[in-house]
Amino acid sequence: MQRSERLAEIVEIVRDGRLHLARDIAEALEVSVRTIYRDIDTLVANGVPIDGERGVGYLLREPVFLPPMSLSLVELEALSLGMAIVQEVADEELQSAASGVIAKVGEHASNRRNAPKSWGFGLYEFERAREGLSHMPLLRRAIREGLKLRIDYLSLDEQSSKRTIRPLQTDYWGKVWTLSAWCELRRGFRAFRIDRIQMCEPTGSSFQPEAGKTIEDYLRHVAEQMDREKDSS
Amino acid sequence: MQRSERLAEIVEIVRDGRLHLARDIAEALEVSVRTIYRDIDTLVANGVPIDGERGVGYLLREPVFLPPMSLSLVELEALSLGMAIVQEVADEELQSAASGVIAKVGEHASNRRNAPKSWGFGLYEFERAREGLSHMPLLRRAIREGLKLRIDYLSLDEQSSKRTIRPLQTDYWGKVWTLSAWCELRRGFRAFRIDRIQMCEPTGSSFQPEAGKTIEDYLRHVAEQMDREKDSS
DNA sequence: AGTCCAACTGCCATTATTTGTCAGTTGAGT
DNA sequence: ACTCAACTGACAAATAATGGCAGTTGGACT
Repeated sequence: MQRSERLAEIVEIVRDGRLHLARDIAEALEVSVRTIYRDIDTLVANGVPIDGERGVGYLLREPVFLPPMSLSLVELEALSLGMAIVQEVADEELQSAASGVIAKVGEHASNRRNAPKSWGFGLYEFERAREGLSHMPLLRRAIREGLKLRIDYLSLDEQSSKRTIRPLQTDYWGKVWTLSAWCELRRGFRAFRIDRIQMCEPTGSSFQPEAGKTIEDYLRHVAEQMDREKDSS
Repeated sequence: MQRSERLAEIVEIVRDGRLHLARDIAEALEVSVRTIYRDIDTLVANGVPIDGERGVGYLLREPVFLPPMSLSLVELEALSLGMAIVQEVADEELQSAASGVIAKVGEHASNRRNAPKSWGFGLYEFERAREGLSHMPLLRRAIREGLKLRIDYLSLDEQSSKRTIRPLQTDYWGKVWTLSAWCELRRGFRAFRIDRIQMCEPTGSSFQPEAGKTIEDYLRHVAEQMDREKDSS
């Protein structure tokens, strides 16, 4: 195996976010431990965020993927259009993440002869979508980590309520963002407009995916409902 | 210089889309021609789309960028959200490009512990935006390459007209796509709704960026107009 | 058909890099 | 004080990369 291949392999191994010992990696790749130390050195020198702690092991600081990959010109356009839309449409966290992507990709894509971006877009349709998105980073974290949330919700007919929910998915509808969740108060799936969520905080307890209460169940439920509507019309 | 560095350098050099001779590359990187042949071999073996033609030189088949880069988890989400939106919102060419990006990125991002996508989105708001986008690939090509187009346009008040235009930029407005262009008929900037373009074909002649007729001029013009509106309100 | 060009190939001696071994040191936790 | 595992330096052995050379090949042009 080539050295460069091995470096990629090491990243693959470490990328699962668990702790790894140089000894184990060495064994897996059939090289000596010393070589692994050297390899990790060069990886770190090349910007891969691996943390080594003496007496502990190696850990990847943040989830990365770093495949050298090639995008076609159209794919590049799709990418930058998408990031531009996200910048307009989503909350600040995602927005700056999108900037990050553009920066990382653009840096390398820029020195082409002619790569004028072929699009732009109007802003006013999006302004509404940006309102009241301050909860989104927390919502995303809750979805990722399975945290139950307590929310104060003001429904469209101005009814206020407090609920404990299991956040499943945020949805973008062109004008507004909603949160699909399992509502423990109503014992059913509910979609909440994010701009109508008055307050939102972790309850401290978390949840596991549970049959009948997962996002897949919800999507199936919605699909069935749409079918019924079609039948009756 | 390390071999791996040199390989990256070669890609950088070849990426300008022009023709390159192994001799020149060798000189630039201060290695022998033989080495360059070997390097190109390994690049091709690694999937870099370099075409070598005997008696001619090397050419990069499609514009690529291939930096090994690392994205944070949020950046990954921004990326996939953006691509999902593009898939809903844009024409088939961009749509499949977006799929391509997702495939390339997702492949490497998948074996994380927990990376459920935290969002999805409703479709009905976007359906309108997808109508009548069959011209878009041609429009993008015209913008990139500076091709004049002849179009049949049906304005919103049902007035039909034929024009020769210099396409400058496509714009996404949340519900519809428009094309900003310099109209040679009206001698001014015009925005056309793409779903109202009945027919569209290259005239065969092309145009160079010309002072007063570029996209930057148009954007400045629009910005000034908006300022005036603010003043008068 | 012949000629030119530059990509390509195979071979081999030379040079550079990578590797393993070994004998340490360091820092954190127990 | 002890253990663990990351780290470091040195050196010889193994491996890979390189340059030079003498070809071959395919396309384009005359």
